[in-house]
Amino acid sequence: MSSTSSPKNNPPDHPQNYYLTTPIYYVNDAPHIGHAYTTLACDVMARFLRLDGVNVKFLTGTDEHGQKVEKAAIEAKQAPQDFVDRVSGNFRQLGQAMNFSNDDFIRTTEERHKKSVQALWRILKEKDEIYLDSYAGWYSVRDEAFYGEDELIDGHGGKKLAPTGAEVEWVEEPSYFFRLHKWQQPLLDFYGKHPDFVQPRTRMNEVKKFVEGGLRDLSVSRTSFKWGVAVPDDPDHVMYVWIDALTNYLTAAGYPDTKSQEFQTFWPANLHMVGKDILRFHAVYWPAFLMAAGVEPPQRVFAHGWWTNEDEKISKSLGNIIDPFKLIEQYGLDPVRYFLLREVPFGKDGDFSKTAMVTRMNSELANDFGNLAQRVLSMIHKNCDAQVPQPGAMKKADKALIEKAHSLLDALYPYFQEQAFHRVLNSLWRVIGDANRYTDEQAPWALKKTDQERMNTVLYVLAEVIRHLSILTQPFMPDSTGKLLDQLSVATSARCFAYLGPDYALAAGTSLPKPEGVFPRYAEEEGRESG
RNA sequence: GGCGGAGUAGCUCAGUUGGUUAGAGCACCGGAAUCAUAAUCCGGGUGUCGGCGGUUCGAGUCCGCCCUCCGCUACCA
Repeated sequence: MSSTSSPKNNPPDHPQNYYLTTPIYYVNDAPHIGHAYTTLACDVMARFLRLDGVNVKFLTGTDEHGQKVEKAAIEAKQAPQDFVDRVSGNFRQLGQAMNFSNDDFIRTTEERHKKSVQALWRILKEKDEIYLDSYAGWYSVRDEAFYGEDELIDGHGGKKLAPTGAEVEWVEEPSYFFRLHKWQQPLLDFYGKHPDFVQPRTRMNEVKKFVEGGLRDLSVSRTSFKWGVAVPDDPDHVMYVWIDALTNYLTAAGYPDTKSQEFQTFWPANLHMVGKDILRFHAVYWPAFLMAAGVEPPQRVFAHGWWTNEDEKISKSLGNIIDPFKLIEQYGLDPVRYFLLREVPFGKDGDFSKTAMVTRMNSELANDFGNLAQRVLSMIHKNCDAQVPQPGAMKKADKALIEKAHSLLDALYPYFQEQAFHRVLNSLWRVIGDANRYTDEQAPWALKKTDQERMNTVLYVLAEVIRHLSILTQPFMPDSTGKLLDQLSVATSARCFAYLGPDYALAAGTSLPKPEGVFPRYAEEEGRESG
């Protein structure tokens, strides 16, 4: 972005460029809280880095191939392409509703992607990393899945059944395979050199153990359906999910043009954010594909946890899927964004409950932060002629509070570096608590009658602290903090981290608009229960 | 079964390399204040730190055994 960041705001371990991705979401699903959560985490990360002056590329998108999509399109009586054009829009809408700031939205049905995957395939084929064989196994038509011999259970009359109870049949089809097994040791070496490759740490252990247990070659093509990227020089095959889907990260960086500015700037990706269910694909298959193709693997894969709904596992059959659009409608966007990253240590599973949502929203947003801003800005509006007051000499308590605001950014860096969003918010709210305490101790409403200059100083200190808190909270709640900064008459161009600290402090005499609450309390509506 | 993680106040959890009377938030009770979105601030906990044993001057923090819960153990994204 700009070169105005001071060295202090750009420590040496901060990269100049940062490429982060969400998984591409399978269009067959309706957007749910899990999608919103993954992308939100990336959005907050991306916004933080941009405010810090980093050149960010933030990618999300949709996965649009596969047998299920093909079937769903037939059921919807649409051509597959028309079908995916329609449903992929649901995920763009989610992005709008959640105020996501992704720089690109990739779809696997786009030309650029087909070109990219086919280029990767050709390289793997030339290097003999892919070979043609046949895939055989026990297949359940009902489950649309293969099962291992040891998973099967005995049914009536010697019939074999899937663990789900469905009948299985022995199926053989030709398939290309990726020589995954030969990458076992290179992967282990890679993990050894990059112990933080997978986060949280316990997930790294799982991945390592999995690889240590030995790897089987991976089936990477299918002949049983057509809706996919064609395998080069073999029209009977389309690519199976792994190579197709994972390669989206390369495509968006400009692959196969590895000499391009885009690719040189952004590859290898700094962070792939994923749900824990697809960790293995990202932490094992993906780096193996890349190493085999001679492309550098990404720097980090973060596997976050799952949400439950009122302590119940979320599932379609239970009908308790959490609709992010409804959440936003009910509680407002920023409270939802705040809740999702505050309620649960990032990386762990968490529970969504109405009482927890309302408690966080009312006590931490409305009472702690919202009310702090409102009480301070109201006093300034009424007692300081609606202008930033002129501070007098600073006392010890004033300096102590201001200093806490000034040192916040440095305290937040390490938390952002490890995606510990809950700790970031915790640190910010500690200063909010300090500011509320300071307000009570200094009692500017009493100073109004006894010492106006001192009152001005106290209110100035508080306004300056609120400026810092607002700037730093922007990644989480861009709308609300934007309104707060409007109320402090901070120019939109002066809201990045380079403007933190005393050099760009509020100027006395700046006129301020009439303050309005930005974090409403949630009041239960009588006689209305929403599901 | 194998490997890994976790069991700390009513609830959710912090507790660095072992060291003064084990902490935070929420909830609950009492008080102060009245600038503010009836918001804020202060005070209040006798918790077998899962159980047993061990190492140590000293263990929630190290070692051993046991109990309980959770995750991973390959082709549904």
